[in-house]
Amino acid sequence: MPELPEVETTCRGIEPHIKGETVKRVIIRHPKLRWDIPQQLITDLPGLELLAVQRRSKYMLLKFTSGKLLIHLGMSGSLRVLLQPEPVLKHDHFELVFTNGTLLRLTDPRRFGAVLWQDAGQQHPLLEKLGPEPLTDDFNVDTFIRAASHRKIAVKQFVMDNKVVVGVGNIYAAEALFAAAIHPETPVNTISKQKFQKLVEAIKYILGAAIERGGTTLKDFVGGDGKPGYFAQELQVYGRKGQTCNLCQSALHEIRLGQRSTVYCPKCQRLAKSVAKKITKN
DNA sequence: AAAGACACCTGGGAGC
DNA sequence: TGCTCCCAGGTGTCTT
Repeated sequence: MPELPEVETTCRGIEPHIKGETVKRVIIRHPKLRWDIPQQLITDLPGLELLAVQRRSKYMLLKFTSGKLLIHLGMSGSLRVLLQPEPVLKHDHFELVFTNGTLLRLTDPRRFGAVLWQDAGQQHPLLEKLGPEPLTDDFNVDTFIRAASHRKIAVKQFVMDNKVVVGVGNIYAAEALFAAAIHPETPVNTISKQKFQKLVEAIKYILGAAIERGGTTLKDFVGGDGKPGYFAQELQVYGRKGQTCNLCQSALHEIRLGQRSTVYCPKCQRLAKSVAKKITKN
């Protein structure tokens, strides 16, 4: 479900309601997420004040004096603030109860998400090898090109690699490549600096625009305030297989790259002929 | 070192 | 209506 804009939207949605509040109780209803939710949270968190809600990649970091609670939404997770109790549903697995009665509830049907703990002053192993944040200056054409040297994977898989840049998932990878007019199968070592520059700008622009619209709602995503996102209305290629390109009216194609569906416009996102030959040969 | 396959899990939709 | 199959927004880990 959530890519970076959805996670950022969630952070912004929940922080005003819970920042400065003190944890009263931790409820673990189903500890089996991608990793087990640490049981000691039940005894360790109560009494602590939530200092801030931060984000690194698609991890939400709830900051306390003694460390940070890491929350990842996986494919199907959502995190909501409840100002008053609501009935507990089947996939409500984890909950923070604050002394003012506010609840922070994690729902995750597929349970690919995670709730983990990172002690103050320590770096959780999952955060160690992450690449730059796409919306900062650390992510730019130079770092991008450096990461691409000695590699020949398809550019779509490249931009979805967390070591290259974090937070670009299947939706926004497809959208950014369309915006930059790059065919998703293009080997990264054949892309010019100018094209890379366009791609960097496209990633920054699209993620920023999606955050402004509150994320992309597919199926049932809601931000921390329970409101849907509106970026889905602006998707140019993702989920539009067979429909016409908004720029040239060609029918959009779908291929699979790294076991992920990939939609693109065969006319706006052309492969160089020499490159196309190489790819079809293999 | 890089690339590819697979794993985790549930629910929804398509097709029969 | 009901069954089976395939697909889905992520990403760590294992195998080539």
